[in-house]
Amino acid sequence: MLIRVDPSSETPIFAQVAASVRADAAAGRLRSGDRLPSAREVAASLGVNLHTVLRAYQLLRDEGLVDMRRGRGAVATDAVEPLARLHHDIEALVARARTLALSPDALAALVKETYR
Amino acid sequence: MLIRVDPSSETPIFAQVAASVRADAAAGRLRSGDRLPSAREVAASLGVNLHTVLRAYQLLRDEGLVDMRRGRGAVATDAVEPLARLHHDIEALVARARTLALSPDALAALVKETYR
DNA sequence: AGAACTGTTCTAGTATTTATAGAACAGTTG
DNA sequence: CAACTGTTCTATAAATACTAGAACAGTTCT
Repeated sequence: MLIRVDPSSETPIFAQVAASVRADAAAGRLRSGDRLPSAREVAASLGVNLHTVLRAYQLLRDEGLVDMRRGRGAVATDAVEPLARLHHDIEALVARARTLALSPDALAALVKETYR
Repeated sequence: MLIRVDPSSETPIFAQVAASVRADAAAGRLRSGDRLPSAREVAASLGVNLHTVLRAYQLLRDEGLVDMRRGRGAVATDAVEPLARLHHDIEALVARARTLALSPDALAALVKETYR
């Protein structure tokens, strides 16, 4: 599992880390039972603080996507499987948005607003 | 045009205001040429600062969704029409996400990450 | 048992972002 | 001219994001 982050983005680092994990789950690269890299590893490889990565992991735990225990690490739950079923729909939507030159932030905000 | 905001939300007010306008455009309630309520009106009715509303309007201007001129106000551009064409796709995606008990923030972040 | 790993919790400080407030300015409309 | 519009400016307070270091408490493997 590779976690990517864009330092120049306005999106908070912790949110980007969580988003990266979710995207891996949706793409099928992270399956139920898979273990995420340790927070200390991720922090070191990204050059960010341990607490920043842990905040992302705790967010994912709050969403039910991972189980966390000390000593054991963070492990993907069954809840990641449904994400994969959304993958095609999301890619289709993104493809259409791209042809309209709509910004990622605007599309994301639109989806979020529609979800309320 | 009615602009709604949820004070208990973690999303910044200016972002919610912009999202509300985009949602109206996507739903066809705001069409090209329509004038948005003045920033001072919106600020007064929401009980927030004028600058907060203006920041939202300027964000929409940066996205090309509205034209702004002093004295004249903010007017929706042709760019709002394509949003309406995404409406069905977004609603379908949101409907599926709802059955999966996925949080709005998580879905929005997933869409944004997929868009990169 | 012991060593090496894991997340958890705590205090602390700095930088950035958000939101507020008020005033003055400069176009547009009636 | 009067009343409206967004624009620009300075200022301040509050919340959030990020970093830093240390200690703690489970798990895994040798």
